Amino acid sequence: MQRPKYDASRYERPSVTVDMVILTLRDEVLQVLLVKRKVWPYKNRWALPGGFVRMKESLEQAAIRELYEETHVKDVYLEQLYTFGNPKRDPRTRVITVAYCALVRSEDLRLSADTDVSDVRWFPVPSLPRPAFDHGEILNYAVARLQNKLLYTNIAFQLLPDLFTLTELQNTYAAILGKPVDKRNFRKKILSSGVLEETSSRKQDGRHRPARLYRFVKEKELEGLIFPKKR
Amino acid sequence: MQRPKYDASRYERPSVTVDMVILTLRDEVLQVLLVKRKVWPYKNRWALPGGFVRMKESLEQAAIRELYEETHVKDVYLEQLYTFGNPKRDPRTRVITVAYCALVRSEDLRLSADTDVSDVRWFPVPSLPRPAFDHGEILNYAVARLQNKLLYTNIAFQLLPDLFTLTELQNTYAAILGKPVDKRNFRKKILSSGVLEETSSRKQDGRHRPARLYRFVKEKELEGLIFPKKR
DNA sequence: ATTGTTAGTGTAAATATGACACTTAATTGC
DNA sequence: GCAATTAAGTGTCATATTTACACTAACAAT
Repeated sequence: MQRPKYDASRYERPSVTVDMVILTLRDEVLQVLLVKRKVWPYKNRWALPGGFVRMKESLEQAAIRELYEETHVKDVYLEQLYTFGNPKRDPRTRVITVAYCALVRSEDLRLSADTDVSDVRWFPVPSLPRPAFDHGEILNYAVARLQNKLLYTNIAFQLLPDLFTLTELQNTYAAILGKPVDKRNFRKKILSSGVLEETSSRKQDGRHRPARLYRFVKEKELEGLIFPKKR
Repeated sequence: MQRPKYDASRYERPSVTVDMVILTLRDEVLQVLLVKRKVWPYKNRWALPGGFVRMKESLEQAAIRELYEETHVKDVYLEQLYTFGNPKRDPRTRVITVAYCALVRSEDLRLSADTDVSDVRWFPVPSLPRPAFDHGEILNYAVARLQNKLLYTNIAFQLLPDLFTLTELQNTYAAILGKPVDKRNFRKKILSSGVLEETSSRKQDGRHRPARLYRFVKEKELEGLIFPKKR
């Protein structure tokens, strides 16, 4: 027991925020939502949206609230990523941030800027301005986790509409993994995994041969394991 | 922007603690360190060791400090697990806890109790008293993560001494996974993965045929991927 | 009817996994 | 020294998974 019994610094409390990595797929590219800061520090730099955790809300409620404030979406995929607590990560004061990742469908979004930001925008993940604070690190962490989860879960359906073609799904995988995906092997794997339900409709995109539309099987959305097939 | 501009509750701050899941292998059984609480709430119940994050230390530093206070070990494997923030998880006040997992070698331990606990003890993970707070949930999370990481990383060496036999290593896997491991398949896999270095010495445990001693290859300790072999 | 474009389909080789039983080398007790 | 005991150490085969790879089918536009 090395602790002094009355040490005022033991009762100083760091603040806690949640920061949101909000990802979506636009033009078949993975994009992240950033807000432009109006004030010091990192004035005019782009940052992850986020805010303080209030006294009576859970971390997840705080994340849902922040997400709704920025994008007006509810009921989306939300996952806690990691907690960043370097004492110097915010030059104002000690702020510990719990990072969350949200995956949203681009079709049901209405962006809105917070009071202390001057702009809100989607940025393609491969070409970003360098974000404020340690938000670049947080974003990298989120993308790495998403890439990883893509390989053994259903997570991709969070980014796609109810009905989609196999090519759209394949392109989603390729976009997130950042590398091409073999068409035949992809189809073999995903179809034999049983997470997809074939529909009778086809996508009439106009010019070419119409593609069959699929949807994710409802019961499989939550359990999530695709690839390692049980024997 | 739905936020009222001056809302005092926005400036109330939750406290932040780190809670430690300290795991070791004793008698070839996975064991966790718990402390017995002296005071309300959960007086006389067993809990994970932990404490407040101080103003000027990182989360990891706080975890290292707590770990040292309880066990006097340094330089062990430490990993952030998850952050638990349910507003009701502590009946006294709002406490957000960042859970860390530490893996220690049982041979270099000197346990010591904190001021606000009456006892410190190892408990075999399969047979525990029900812990205080949400610490049961935290512990389950830690064990699930460890089991998972065992399958694709080197993490087991954190629990073993420098030199060990293949049977000891196999028993470690079996103890953590909670199920038997096939001897020949295990040896085939672990030897072909290249993480082990054969030594010329053998373990003279007395009674029987002496077993060859191995150690983990130093450079491989950190990268960690064992099983999915790259092509 | 021809052209352009994307959808859709199968096979074979290499690799990884999982089940399974006997021999070897030491100690102990007689 | 010899037999009994105990844990160490070792290999094969069947099956499942992964990967590489190229052509035909269906529709729209002209």
